Amino acid sequence: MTKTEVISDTPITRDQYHHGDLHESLINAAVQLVREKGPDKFSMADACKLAGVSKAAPYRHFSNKEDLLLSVITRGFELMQADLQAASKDLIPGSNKRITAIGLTYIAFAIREPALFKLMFGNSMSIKESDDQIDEDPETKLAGKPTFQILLDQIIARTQLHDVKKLMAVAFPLWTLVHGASMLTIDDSYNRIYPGSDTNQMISEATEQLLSGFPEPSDSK
Amino acid sequence: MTKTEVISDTPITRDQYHHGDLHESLINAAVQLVREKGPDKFSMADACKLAGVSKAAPYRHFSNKEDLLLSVITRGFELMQADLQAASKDLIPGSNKRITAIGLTYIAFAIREPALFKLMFGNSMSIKESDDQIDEDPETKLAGKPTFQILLDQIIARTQLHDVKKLMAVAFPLWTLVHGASMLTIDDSYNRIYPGSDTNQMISEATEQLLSGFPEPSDSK
DNA sequence: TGTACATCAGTGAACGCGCGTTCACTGATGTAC
DNA sequence: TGTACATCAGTGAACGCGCGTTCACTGATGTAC
Repeated sequence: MTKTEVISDTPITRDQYHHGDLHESLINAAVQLVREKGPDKFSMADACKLAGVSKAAPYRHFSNKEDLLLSVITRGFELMQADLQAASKDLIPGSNKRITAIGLTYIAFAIREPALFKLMFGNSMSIKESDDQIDEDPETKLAGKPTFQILLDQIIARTQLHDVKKLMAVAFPLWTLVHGASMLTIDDSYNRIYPGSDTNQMISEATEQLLSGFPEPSDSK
Repeated sequence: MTKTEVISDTPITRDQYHHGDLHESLINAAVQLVREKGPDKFSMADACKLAGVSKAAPYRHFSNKEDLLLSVITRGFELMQADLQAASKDLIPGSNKRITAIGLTYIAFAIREPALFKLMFGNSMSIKESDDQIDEDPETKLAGKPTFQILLDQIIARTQLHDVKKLMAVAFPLWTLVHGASMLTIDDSYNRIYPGSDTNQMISEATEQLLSGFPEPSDSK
């Protein structure tokens, strides 16, 4: 973290042949470029410029462009996870308030980081990229799991369910709702149809409706 | 040889100098290519090959690549609209069944046409594409409205509401839910977290919960 | 009906560009002795 | 402590490629007379 900040704050004035931590710097550069230009417009060449190295240097650290972007995805989930944890940790476990806070923070993250968000969730190539495509990187495939676990823990606290299938039957619709709201917001779809709605309010109410089958935990200690 | 191959692969076997309806052919070619390769990998050159014309020909009909893709978006919404109408027209207006059918058909469309779906909803450039970007094409901006209207009509039938704001407060969460389900399905996100869930079932139930504040219309005639 | 001509759809070549990746190299670092 | 050497991170040039778009043109069409 400290290392990350130092290097990313250092605008590429390098006086040594060796970089220091090019691996980390390239990820930071890639994150920044994805933010600025979007996942599609991101290029290795730009990342090299931003990190202050030659165009061939990244290939000591990443096997190719996709490999670097996978690290960006992982970073994205780490950032989102930190947000969700921070926003909800002080609230009563399993309460409407806490679960709603997680959802609204999820949406807020998407709004603040639309490019990262789209990359994080758009990475599965249901439309084939290349013919010789093997299975996706298994590590990245699981990058979102700890993030989802934050919601899941609260659903467990709320419902006292332990059967995974039943848990998912509660968690998935809530996730679906906030994910949909994130997408429709960052794509400006809500505003095209009817501008000025209080979507946060809508999502909060819908969340409570979806949870209404399970009583809120009593505050008694 | 290469050229012969390309042309023989092409459904359009042209023996005349003029094409006939290149405008329409290019849209069809673009739709097909977006389907096959995804919106990002689509190229004008490919569309020309598929339509059997030179690389310069499209510029008689479309001002640039984006212009052609806007037509693809419009086409996409037309296809979706037809699906939604067909799937629900025989069901009781405002009923759970009819509103759910619209939602599930929306998701089914996304699964059948993931590339079109992503293009249709990913077109707003919240991440800027170019600096000199003017406002988005106003016609395309509204391409989704008639599609949304299909849902809205049913919400009106169900709730008897006529205040737009209140209507949207019902319609938006439903839309959000099925849009989220579409995205999470085509990005394979559900399966990464927990494979094998019956998401259609989940969405149906959630839809009914969100509608539970409004009684189903009586079947009496 | 026949002809001159304007119109304009489609051509072929070229443009400039940026891209991902490779390769033989060079310079710095750290370690064995 | 000093030195030879292995290691390997980063370089600079080059590769092949595909892309969107332009331009002066050419061929077909339709219309005015």
